[in-house]
Amino acid sequence: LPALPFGPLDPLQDRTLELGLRGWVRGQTGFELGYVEQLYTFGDLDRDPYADVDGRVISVAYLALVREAAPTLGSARWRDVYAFLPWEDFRQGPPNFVTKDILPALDAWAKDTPWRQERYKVAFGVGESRWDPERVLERYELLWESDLLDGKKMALDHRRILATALGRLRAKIRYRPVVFELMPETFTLFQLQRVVEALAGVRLHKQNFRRLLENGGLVEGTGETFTETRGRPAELFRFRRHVVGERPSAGVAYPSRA
Amino acid sequence: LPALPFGPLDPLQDRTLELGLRGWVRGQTGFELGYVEQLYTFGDLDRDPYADVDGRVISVAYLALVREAAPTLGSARWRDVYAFLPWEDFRQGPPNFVTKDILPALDAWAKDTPWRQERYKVAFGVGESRWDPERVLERYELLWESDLLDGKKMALDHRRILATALGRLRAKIRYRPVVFELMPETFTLFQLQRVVEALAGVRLHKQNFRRLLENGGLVEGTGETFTETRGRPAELFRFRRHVVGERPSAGVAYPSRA
DNA sequence: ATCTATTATACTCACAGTGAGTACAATAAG
DNA sequence: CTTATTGTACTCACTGTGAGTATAATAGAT
Repeated sequence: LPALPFGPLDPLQDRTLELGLRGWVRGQTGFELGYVEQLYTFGDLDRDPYADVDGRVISVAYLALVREAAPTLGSARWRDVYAFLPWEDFRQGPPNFVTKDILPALDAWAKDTPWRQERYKVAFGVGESRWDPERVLERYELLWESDLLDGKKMALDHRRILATALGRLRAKIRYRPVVFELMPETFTLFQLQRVVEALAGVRLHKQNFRRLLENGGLVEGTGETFTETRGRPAELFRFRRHVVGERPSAGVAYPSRA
Repeated sequence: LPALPFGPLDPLQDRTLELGLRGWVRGQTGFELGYVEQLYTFGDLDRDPYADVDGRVISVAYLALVREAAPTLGSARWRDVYAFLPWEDFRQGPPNFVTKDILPALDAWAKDTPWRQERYKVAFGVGESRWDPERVLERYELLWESDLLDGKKMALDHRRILATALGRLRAKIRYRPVVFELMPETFTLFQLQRVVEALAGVRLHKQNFRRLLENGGLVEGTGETFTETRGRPAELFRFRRHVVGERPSAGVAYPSRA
């Protein structure tokens, strides 16, 4: 089963947890991590099937962002998040299997239990509520409890960790300029939009996305243009690094869904 | 030195970290915790002076909210957060010692180092930037590095943990209705405002605070009034519990500073 | 009884941001 | 040189927010 990069902390060698993490990732993928953020600490007794044998396992999970490049070591390779959490990808609208299979099944599951009704409707944006990209973990736990988990499995509880990470990341891009950790030095606004859409799992309104960024002062034009696409060439932009600490909330909010 | 309630995890007894935490708090204060949220995991090698003796200490910190009541056990007692982080209380405007002592000292500390300049100005809302209540940890680390930490000390690194907690809490009340964990069953809007102000560390505009809450649908009037104050009696309100999951962001935003 | 300070509540107004479009510009492929 | 495709500018209605003014209802002082 696929697993996230991980390994035990060396209590004598690793000065900080983060340094330990960087070491494991370096050793398993060849990547030198840049942006790293502590995610959550998982410690339930029953989360690890080997707990009885190895003693209690406490996992401190981290979220890291890396520009795409081929991993240089071992069996490490890139995977599509949405292979493991397929119901989270609303970029083409609600996926077919969500509307056809999951929602009816959830409705059956919630039959005769008002609070379950309320819960799944909020989580999946049915009825009153709108689909909220950030409620990843709520959806995961709902599907887990109702035994409706779809998509590829992962080792141990790594799929839950992945869900936690995606939720946090989706929330974070709104108020911190973390997307740029994934972008090359220069990029077109549409390329940036595609990345945000990939993370958020929804499509965005192009013109408003543009307006938001230009007014936000997060990027500046380079004057050069990008011509490797069809239609009209787009201007290349660059992230203004020094704004990082400036504004209270310097994020790339999702503007209106397109 | 004052310390937060804490204790070691029992790897065989405590099924989850959270249950372990609840046990320690129950045993040290007599409180049965309601709202609990994982905060951060601290694991730097040099954070604990006893590390060499006891082995590596990893602390998983939690934030809990409890309605005020006398602790029933041991030496536990309530403390004012702002005794430990006095520079965080802007309810009467910038405290005197901040403007007179800290800021000049920081300015001297940052002399000839442009990035330090930028950093402390952002953290403390000097110049371009506004004071941002949520940047608690940034301010703490800044003061720590510049050796300007004021206020009461705490055991181990508990003061840093406290700073982390305050920052998170200030951020959280904006988008989740956690304040109500601290309120009695019914309350006036002004009482609620006072609590939010105490957490946020700033004063708020009364009329706008009121408008925000009434439009937000978070509270509902009970029809009864509260007369134990001077002036005109205020209507008593109640938290509408069932909205908890409803809205994507059901928080009590800070409306304009008053 | 009346005044005054105090607290509560209602309402106004200007302004900024946002959702949702329309219109127009510049290119590649056919 | 036409068409499809992509990029960019601008409009308009609506909502939320900062910052007030105005009025209501009480307790305590005189």
